[in-house]
Amino acid sequence: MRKVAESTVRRLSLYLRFLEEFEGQGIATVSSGALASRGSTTSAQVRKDLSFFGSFGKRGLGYPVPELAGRLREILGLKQRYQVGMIGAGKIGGALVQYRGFRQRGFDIVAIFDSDPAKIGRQWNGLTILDIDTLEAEFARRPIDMAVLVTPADAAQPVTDRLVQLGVKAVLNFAPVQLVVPDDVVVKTVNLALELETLSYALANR
Amino acid sequence: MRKVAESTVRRLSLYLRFLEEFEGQGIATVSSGALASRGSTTSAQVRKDLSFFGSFGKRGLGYPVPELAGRLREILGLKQRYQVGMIGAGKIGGALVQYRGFRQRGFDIVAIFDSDPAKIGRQWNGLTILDIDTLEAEFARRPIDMAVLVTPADAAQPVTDRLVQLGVKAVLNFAPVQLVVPDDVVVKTVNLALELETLSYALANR
DNA sequence: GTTTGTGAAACGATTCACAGCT
DNA sequence: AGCTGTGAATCGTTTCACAAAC
Repeated sequence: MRKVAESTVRRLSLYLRFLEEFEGQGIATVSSGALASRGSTTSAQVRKDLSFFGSFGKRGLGYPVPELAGRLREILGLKQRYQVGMIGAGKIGGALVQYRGFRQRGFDIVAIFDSDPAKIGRQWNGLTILDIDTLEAEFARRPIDMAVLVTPADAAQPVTDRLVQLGVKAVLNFAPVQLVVPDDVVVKTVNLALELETLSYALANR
Repeated sequence: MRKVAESTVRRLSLYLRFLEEFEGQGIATVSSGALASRGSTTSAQVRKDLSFFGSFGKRGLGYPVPELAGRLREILGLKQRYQVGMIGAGKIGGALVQYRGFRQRGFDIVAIFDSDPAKIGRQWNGLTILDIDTLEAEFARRPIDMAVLVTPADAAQPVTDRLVQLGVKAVLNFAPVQLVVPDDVVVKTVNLALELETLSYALANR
């Protein structure tokens, strides 16, 4: 089951969302073709993606909606909730703290850190912004599964090193830098300016 | 020059950032290997990426930093500034309006629209939030090159249809939906919950 | 001696097509 | 008859390796 492409994992997340919609409508089974058309892919792609993890369908019938949704949650590691620490209490951090999509999907932001004395001590969504200097002490009290990095570029790598030291194995990074981490730590970087540049490339090359 | 992979375009954006750093340090030439190590790729990848657009280097020497940066700006369509309209004045929109990275890279947010009467008329970063009902009238006065969509999921497709009607050719979408647009319109969707799910997949499968 | 530019080879992902189950 | 599961074929991307330029 090893070595599944990231593109496959992303599609599995999409399939899960569609399955949850079907579930809400009380639809009991769904074919690969139906899932495919909702996600602008092909039925063969859907079947191949699922086949990496087992065979969940019935030939001639399709896939049982609730069972497949459950299996996808298992595969994606969504049967548990995650404790998420946010590093940086700027604008983007503020938006993410209030973003319902995270909590809805099982990701609970349980701590916010910043280095700015003007921010430390303030309340955000019921959470007190903590001094980044107390990161190690906080971790001792309250383990954290994932970190969301929303610091300025130059603070990102040093704070990442501290997080790695503390045993964090997953980082969602919004700082526009390439973070260096050990092999057993997974980083996903979201670079918003870069997304806009792929759009301007597309506009310029038509 | 047609049909360059999106992965290639993303790397070109990264190379440009590194070149700008080198430029700031007054470095005159750079080798493919030096660019590669900054972006965690390989020198062959760098050379192949650039070769889609021409030959910019000197054998034995490397690439002239300012010239290559200029060519990349041209290729990426960054020699002009873009007028960006933001649709939705929620938390994420607020963060993006103040995000300096956009303006720095040539993307100017020039209008903000929302449907909530409590928000319409407020000032954000010097911009008045406009009634979404005046979208068409605003466009007549002030053309917009790109739209940033930060609406609730159910509003995303209808407003996209209106934007397409108005001639918008590029949309950066933060709503968790698959937008349907004509072939000549380019959409880039950023789905934050999905990014977290690729992390939880990685944690669950080790 | 160093580093580019690029065909060719290797690798990886998607699509095809069909046998096998329901 | 309908739809899955999956090898085989196809397509696309990355890496290799080396001749050509400096």
